[in-house]
Amino acid sequence: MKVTSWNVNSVRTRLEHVTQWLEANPVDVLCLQETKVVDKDFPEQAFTDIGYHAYFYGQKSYNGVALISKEPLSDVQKGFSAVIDEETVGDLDAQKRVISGVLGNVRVVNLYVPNGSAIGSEKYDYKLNWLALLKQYLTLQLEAYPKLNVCGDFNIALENKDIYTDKRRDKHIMSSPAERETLRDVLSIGLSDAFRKFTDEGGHFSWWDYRSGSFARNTGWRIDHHYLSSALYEQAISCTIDIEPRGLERPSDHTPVTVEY
DNA sequence: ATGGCCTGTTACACAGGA
Repeated sequence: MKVTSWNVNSVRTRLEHVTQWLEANPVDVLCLQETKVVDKDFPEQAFTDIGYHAYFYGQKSYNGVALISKEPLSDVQKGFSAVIDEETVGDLDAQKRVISGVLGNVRVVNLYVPNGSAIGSEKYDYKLNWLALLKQYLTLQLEAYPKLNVCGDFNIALENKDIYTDKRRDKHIMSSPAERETLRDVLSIGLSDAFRKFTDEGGHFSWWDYRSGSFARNTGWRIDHHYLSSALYEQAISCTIDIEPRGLERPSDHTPVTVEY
């Protein structure tokens, strides 16, 4: 089974890239982030035309997540409130960042973790609070499904080797100590980085800033991840980053990451 | 140090991204 995570930075703008990539790289589930479209305008037909099912949870202009699958998914859940009571969730479902579905005996959770803007900002606090709720959410998901694949754009690089430079890492959004500690606490429920099962060295990235010719200079970050429960981690046979779509004309700033188990 | 660039909106600059 192959599952891919890809922040496409607008599914409508990137539609040809995504469908052409899928036809060249068939996968069981493609998890999209930053679809940036309300559900009634999601380009579902483009995916059904090439033999895929589409499940989406979007909003106007910002955020939005979707699952694209070869076979129908079961028990598709949208938002934290699918498994956590409304009072605990509060306003953390207002932004559409969580969708999940089941294929076989595997639950795939697709996440678009808040960016956080700047250390100490309101959005930064929101990111940390969102991650704290995510821990509760994933704890419940793991109890129900021992085979859990949690993937998406985490907007966090856990190690300095996941970033092109190790300078001033503790002062930067996506690599500050509080973000890293909070994500590590989420993972402590029993999730491991599939990419690091196969690759130890640094210099592998999934996102390059549009500015300053970052892709050409390879000044990137690895912030898109597949975290697997132990039952699935043991089964994993590969985890790879496909940098090819980042070189296309008008690309997303992220590139697909695929795990196979 | 700063801003670089890209997307969607009802825009004719802005917010948000990372």
